[in-house]
Amino acid sequence: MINIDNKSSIPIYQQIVDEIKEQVIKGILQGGDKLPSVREMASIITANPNTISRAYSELERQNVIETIRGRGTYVTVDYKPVMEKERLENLKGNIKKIIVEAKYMGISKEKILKIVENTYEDIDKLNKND
Amino acid sequence: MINIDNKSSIPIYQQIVDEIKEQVIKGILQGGDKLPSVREMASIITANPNTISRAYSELERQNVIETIRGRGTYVTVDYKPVMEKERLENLKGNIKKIIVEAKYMGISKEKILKIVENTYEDIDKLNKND
Amino acid sequence: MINIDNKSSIPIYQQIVDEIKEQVIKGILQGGDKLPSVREMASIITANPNTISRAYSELERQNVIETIRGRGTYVTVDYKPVMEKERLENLKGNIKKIIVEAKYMGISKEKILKIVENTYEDIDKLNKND
Amino acid sequence: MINIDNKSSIPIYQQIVDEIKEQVIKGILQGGDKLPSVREMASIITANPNTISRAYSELERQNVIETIRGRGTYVTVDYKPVMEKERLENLKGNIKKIIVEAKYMGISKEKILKIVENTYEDIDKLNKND
DNA sequence: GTGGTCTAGACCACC
DNA sequence: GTGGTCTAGACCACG
Repeated sequence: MINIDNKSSIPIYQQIVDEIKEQVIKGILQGGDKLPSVREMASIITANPNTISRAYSELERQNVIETIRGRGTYVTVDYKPVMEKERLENLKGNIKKIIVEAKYMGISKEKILKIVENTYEDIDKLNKND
Repeated sequence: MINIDNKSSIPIYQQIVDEIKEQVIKGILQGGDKLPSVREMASIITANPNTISRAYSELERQNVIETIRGRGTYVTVDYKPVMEKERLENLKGNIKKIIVEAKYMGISKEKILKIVENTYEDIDKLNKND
Repeated sequence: MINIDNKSSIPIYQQIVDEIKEQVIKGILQGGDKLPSVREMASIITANPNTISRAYSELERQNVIETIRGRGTYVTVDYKPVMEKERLENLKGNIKKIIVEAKYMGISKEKILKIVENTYEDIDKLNKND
Repeated sequence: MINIDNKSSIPIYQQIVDEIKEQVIKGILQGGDKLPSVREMASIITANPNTISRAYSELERQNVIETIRGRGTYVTVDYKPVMEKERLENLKGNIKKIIVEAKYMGISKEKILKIVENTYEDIDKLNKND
């Protein structure tokens, strides 16, 4: 379920964070779902338990998952979006970078908007099919 | 002209690359324009010359600038967009991540499309005003 | 009556200890009152009996409750404050940490004293209303 | 300068975080001051570099210190207190626990207020003597 | 069984 | 030189 690219320059723990957040957003993982234990996950993606632990810690800090001592790790049920100003600025910065990159590749505004729209809808579609 | 955030987790050389690409796209830097020498640039932004050197190398690799030995470094004149498949995939991956993040912040599809469109146009506007 | 937060990083047994001590101090639980048996309490707060057991042991160690074999567990009647040096040092250490945290949040001395005073009086008020 | 109690149940990384925050609040460490490198600090307090690293990461997350790649770690200059609601609730909860504990030790309201006030002023005094 | 912490030692990117 | 990441293996508290 979780794809890790060991060659990527993106840290493994970060890839795990991204993947799980994506699955939660897509509805593949739902509030209350149990995640594999640190050790299980470590063996699934053949990484070190510490690495998984770090990913889970980060997800917990972001309020995406919750840890219950001795029980395991679960997707947060009552997730409420927090839109801090700083986070929004950060997002806009990332968007700018992407558009600069897109322009360098000769992609038109229409094309990029189309890609964004499609991506957004792909995620939504998954949610409706639950 | 070039803004560097020493505290950012993004490498300085990468920040330089991004800034220069952005300025070229915006038309602030134009084909044939001369860039400061490695040492000049280093003193301008108070960074290590090695760091500038690495940024210039990267920009050269991406065909954004070219170095003429004994003369200096110039913005490439005959830039032609290269849309390699790999690069496009990479871009789409980045877009997906941004949208996941946006959804986590509770931003609607319309809002995100608006932001993308505005960003795109902001860059275009600069170009027309040259 | 007893609120447990399974998600908290504070051990459940510790939360039970804290809650019961608080209720005794507030006068909600009084000397001689019978506490639920380990199993009852376990089912009340849906926790593992071992966890309750551990909490009760800790409370007994602190002389807050006492267990009479075959009868049950009772709030200690003749509670006399013990102010060991070590315990006082520990308390002062905790106060220091709180004040450091408060200063980091920009809370003034007056404000923090006010909070402390209010908290102290809230607990007292409950006692007088018995 | 930094006192670590290896026997304490408080994690070493947490002790480091607490100590450094305290020193910053007291003015012993000031904005812009350089902290020992991860390896230096590790050898100073004879702990593992990873442990220091974790402490520094946490401090950075709390905006107490800043890391500049390849340079080192510095105390944040422009610290601005952030008083989120959640953090304030957390603080109040801790205060309640301390007061419950104090009452159990037979400490009067006046005594506890005195201790709080003294602690607060001790910290301030250090600041003025810089 | 669960996750949390720590050590030891390694490699890497960055400056 | 700096910090960041990862692995391997260990111990512990908690439930």
